[in-house]
Amino acid sequence: MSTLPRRKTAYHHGDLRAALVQAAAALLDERGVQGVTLREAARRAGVSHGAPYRHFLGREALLTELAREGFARLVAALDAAAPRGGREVARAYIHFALAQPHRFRLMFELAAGAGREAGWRDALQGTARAFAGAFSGLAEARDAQRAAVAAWSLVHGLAQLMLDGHVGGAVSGEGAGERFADEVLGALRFSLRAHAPRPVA
Amino acid sequence: MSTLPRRKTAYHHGDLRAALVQAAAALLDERGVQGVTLREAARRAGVSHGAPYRHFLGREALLTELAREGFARLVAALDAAAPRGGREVARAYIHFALAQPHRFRLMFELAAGAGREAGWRDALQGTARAFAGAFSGLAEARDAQRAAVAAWSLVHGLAQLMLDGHVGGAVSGEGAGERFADEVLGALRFSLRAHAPRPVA
DNA sequence: GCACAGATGTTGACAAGAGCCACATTCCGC
DNA sequence: GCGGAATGTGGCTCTTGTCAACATCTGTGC
Repeated sequence: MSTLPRRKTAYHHGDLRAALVQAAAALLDERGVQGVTLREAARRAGVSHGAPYRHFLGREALLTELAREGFARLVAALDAAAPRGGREVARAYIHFALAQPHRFRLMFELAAGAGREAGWRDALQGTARAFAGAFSGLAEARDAQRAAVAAWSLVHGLAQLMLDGHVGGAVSGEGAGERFADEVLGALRFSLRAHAPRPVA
Repeated sequence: MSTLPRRKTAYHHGDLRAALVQAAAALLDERGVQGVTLREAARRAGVSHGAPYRHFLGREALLTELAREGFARLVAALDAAAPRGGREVARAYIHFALAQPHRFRLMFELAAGAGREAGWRDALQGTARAFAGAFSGLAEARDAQRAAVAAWSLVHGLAQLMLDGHVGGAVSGEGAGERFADEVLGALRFSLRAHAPRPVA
């Protein structure tokens, strides 16, 4: 039943934790956050309903793992895009959100409640850093943080609204979201350049 | 038990539907979306756990009502702020989000899944219209929609990030969120003006 | 080799909620 | 007043989260 390479015997499981995370990730994709169930994940991993508690404190912890994993991937994607400029970072962000809507949603949902925990700080600061690096050059040093926040906000908001389908018919089709983001981002670019020379007190 | 004015007798209830919505709204505030339970709402309204089904198809429907109500209030707030300019619209948006985080979250969560239903279109288009009206003047007609989307995205994203506490320590204290939004919005304003090839009155 | 301690998995139980149904009560138009 | 339509009640099933007692496997020290 296990999709994992068995080590020696099929005794305990081999790597139940990873199997649970994988199953949960599949559930997240298929059914959304509310479809992620400890029992169903256990079922898919081929173990009893109590087994997951040997690896996670509870459902929340499993979801948290999914979110953490998501942030790691997002940051990796942003970092990979960074050398090609802020616009590509934005593209990568939008692409990530549109490609895995449930995961994206979960990440920020959970981050809200657990924003103070150490693990989260890393994930969020990683994301923030990616934006800061990509966009801070557009404004003077003292406005760098503001510029990064503005960029992040714009891209994040756009991603949300596109996910929710609010951004009208203007955005549809493969890659259209990213292209649309490009255009909007273009505006921001102007913005920050125009804004920089005359810092607001 | 009812906080409503009884009509004639304490027989059935008077207006259970409204009482349920009210109870659910309180639960949403107190415990977040997952804390909104049909049974608890029924309990607070002083009826049995089966009663709510006479007024709502199920939990989802009750949540939907909360979201719809939320959009109505949001649009009202935005419309009220509109005459005072786009910046005030943005302020109102941020204020709404920060004042009722759970409600705000719920609104967009549900809208995502039910984006195609008639009731939602109204709510969302109302919001979109408010932004369009407030910001389209900043760009030429052909860019009006884009300008509105950019403004909405920026404000929405900023609201989300502030809700989640990602926007660093820069934003804390009463009214700080709105002030911060002001600054960021200021940048957008520049942006749209710079983007429009020719100045727009 | 081997016994033991700890890790890992199983089972059974409990509480809570969603949803459904048959039945009871109340309202309202006639 | 009467009968049908609303509205509310209780009880039932199913699913899930969570816990605790018990079983099984593993690796370590001897």
